[in-house]
Amino acid sequence: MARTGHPAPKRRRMTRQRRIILEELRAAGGHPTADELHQRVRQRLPRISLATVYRNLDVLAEAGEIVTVRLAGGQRRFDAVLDRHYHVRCVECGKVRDVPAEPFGDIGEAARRVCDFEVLGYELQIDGLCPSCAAARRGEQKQG
Amino acid sequence: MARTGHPAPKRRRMTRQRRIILEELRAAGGHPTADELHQRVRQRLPRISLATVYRNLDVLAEAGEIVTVRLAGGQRRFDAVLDRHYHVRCVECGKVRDVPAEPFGDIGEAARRVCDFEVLGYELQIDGLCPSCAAARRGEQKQG
DNA sequence: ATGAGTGCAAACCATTTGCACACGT
DNA sequence: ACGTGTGCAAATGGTTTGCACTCAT
Repeated sequence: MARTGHPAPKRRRMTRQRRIILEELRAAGGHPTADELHQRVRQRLPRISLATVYRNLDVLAEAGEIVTVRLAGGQRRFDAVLDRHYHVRCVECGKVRDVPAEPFGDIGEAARRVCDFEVLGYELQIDGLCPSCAAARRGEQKQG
Repeated sequence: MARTGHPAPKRRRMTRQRRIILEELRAAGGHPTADELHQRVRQRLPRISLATVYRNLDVLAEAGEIVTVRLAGGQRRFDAVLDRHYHVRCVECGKVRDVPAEPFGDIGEAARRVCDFEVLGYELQIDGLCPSCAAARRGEQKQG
């Protein structure tokens, strides 16, 4: 008997739902939440359920086709861009934007150096105010 | 009339609950969840509710007395250590450990350089396997 | 044909909130 | 006294799951 630590990966089927979820995530471009993506996909598959969207996002992430981004502020977000990059999130409006990874140096390297964990990955989240919310806040202060 | 953008901060009272929550977080040392802390505090205040723990942790964080750590893997965690440092989390058992910040360079600096957001803060989370889970996994593979 | 995938509704679980009362200032 | 803080229970909201059915392979 084959007693492997990791059970054999299931053979995945490319259902219409799965394909369209992936297409729409790529088309959406940003970092939609499952719910936002659900709205979008519904325009093409009106009967698709939110649960199916979640299930497929998990499968796609496991397959390495997409990346799930767990930022503060509640919901998970999903990203079809696979290149290493980080995220800034506006604490006011929740807007998320990519930032390039290079200026931060080799974080994985540094991580491996400072701890005895077997480093598998890492996530850098930057919190701040987007230009428009920053401007709005300054306006408020002036008139206050 | 005083029309400030930010309403006057409330005068906070140092209730027994608030003081003991802070004491227990400091005594606990690690990165307990609200629930774990609730268990601890209950030994001294048997009737305290989880809601009160949450409320006070929010207040204490806002006052800068503690830091809330939002890592992947469900619950928020809380930290009484205020010095800048990052966190490694074992993806297997959920254990969280501190890592020093120096080897990573000035992430805030880099963040400000690469985006037009007004950077307020950032959080680096490293995912990996703690030594014992890594060992366990290797053992499994060998015998599998 | 067969088991992965689906829609639906209900379950889950961390966190939050409404309310009437209690207590720190 | 005043209004912040508390306990309790119920609500919330993102995510997951059980089930019977459907469909890709």
